[in-house]
Amino acid sequence: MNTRVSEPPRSKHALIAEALSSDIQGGKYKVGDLLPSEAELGAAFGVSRHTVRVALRTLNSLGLVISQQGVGTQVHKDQLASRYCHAFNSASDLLQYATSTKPRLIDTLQIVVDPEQSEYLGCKPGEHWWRIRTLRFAASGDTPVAYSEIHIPLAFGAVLADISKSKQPIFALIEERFHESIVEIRQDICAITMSNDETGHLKMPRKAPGLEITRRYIGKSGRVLEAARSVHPSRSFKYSMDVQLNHGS
Amino acid sequence: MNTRVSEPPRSKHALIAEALSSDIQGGKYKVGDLLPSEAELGAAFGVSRHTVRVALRTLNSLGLVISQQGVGTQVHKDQLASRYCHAFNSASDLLQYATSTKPRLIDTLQIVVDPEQSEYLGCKPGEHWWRIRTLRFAASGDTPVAYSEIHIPLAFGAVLADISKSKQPIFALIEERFHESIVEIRQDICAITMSNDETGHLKMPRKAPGLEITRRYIGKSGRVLEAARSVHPSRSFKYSMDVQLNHGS
DNA sequence: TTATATAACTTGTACGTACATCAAGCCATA
DNA sequence: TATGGCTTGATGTACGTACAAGTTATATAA
Repeated sequence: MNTRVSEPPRSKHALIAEALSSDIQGGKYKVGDLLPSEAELGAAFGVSRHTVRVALRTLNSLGLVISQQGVGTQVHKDQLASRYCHAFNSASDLLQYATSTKPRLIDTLQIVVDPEQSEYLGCKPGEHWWRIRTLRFAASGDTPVAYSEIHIPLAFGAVLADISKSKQPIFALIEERFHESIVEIRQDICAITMSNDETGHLKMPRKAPGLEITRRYIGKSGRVLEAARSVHPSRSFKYSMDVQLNHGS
Repeated sequence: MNTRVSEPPRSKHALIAEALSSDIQGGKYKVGDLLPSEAELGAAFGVSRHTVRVALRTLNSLGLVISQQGVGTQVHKDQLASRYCHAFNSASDLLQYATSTKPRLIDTLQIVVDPEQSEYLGCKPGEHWWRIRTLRFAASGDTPVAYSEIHIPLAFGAVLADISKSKQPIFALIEERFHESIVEIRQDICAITMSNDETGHLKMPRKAPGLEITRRYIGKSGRVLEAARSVHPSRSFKYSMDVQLNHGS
């Protein structure tokens, strides 16, 4: 029950977009369903296909539906887009320190994924992956600011040679060399007591607190293309973000 | 110098959009300038007005231009919008635990802002603010999951009575009662060694590691409307976020 | 059974036309 | 001078047509 008093939009495509939006949010079309074809919708609403396309474009920009040539228009979400948005110019902004610090390789190792890791890496146990360990140093100073364990599928091993040379983060190397595109990044942050191994690498006293950041880079197919776990000593690292109100509302 | 080797987009509107985008980023059309009319662009590129409109729609969704009926199409920015976006349905998603945990008030106190705090609170030293301390408990369990220190300007003291009753976060109460709107949230996350006061409240051993999250809620005028500092014991708290590629690109 | 070709259907692109709507400038009249 | 109405030119809406390109299911042939 929308109690808007102001004059409703009077253009046909706006009315159609509103009707379809209500149907989607009301559950008539569920997430994953295919909407009727543009021709059918045109006939149903008594308008031309062009007008239907303008209406569908509105829903598309709202993120409610996705159109694909040869297939149709699929319901993608059933609720309106979000109000607050944290935007990045590139995923590097997520990593922040990546641009201002220099990496140093510790070692690389082929591993066989065990059942515990398989959930973290989003693959089946028994698959072969690379494990890469690095330290990161601030531009000035010889005390490391991060210890990282990075996992990538065996197939992406070709990027290993570039890690030390390139200034780009590993996921960017994968995107470039293998024409994979990162669609989503899942990030978890928590405080931990560092292991003896980690305190040793980071030159910190035993049982010092650390900030653990794990990131998983998800490709178009839903597969994990890279998983990285970084540990930062508490004194040297702060994770900052700005969240702004969406101007579109 | 973009070294892309892959095939360029072959549709006319994509070519036109790319050409105009280059012109805008190259400075041929400056921010605030009016682009040639759709008819003129159509003549210049040798296409119909419809095709020009499709191209301009692309630039519009990229945020480079804004079209206005009766006026024309104006250059809005001269560089591309951001690529990755972390979206929230409400600012409550930032707080995460707020919905699933219950607060318990420790104490409230009027303070006079000292020079050190003034930077944090974005105000002048000597101003009077409230300091509110709370503990948060999970739905089941009597061990607290967060210790919080919240600062609000003295003028918003009326919300103090509602804190225990309402399930809403404090900034939402301020937005509601005082018709202030939050425009931006600045958040910092780092790992700390908890103080004895904090470990005592959280029933943790001394010098235990903790996750410190500070949030400042910025109003329309740029003023800090609320500042909150939360400390979470490491075992009970993880901060998760999903960052998705903008679908509009 | 398997692989290939075809057909049907979908959205994407591109052209055309016509009129509506809005903003701004011009000009004549009060 | 000031105000109203007119003209002009811009984008917005809406209809039409035609073909291109991608996907899927079916039919056919090996």
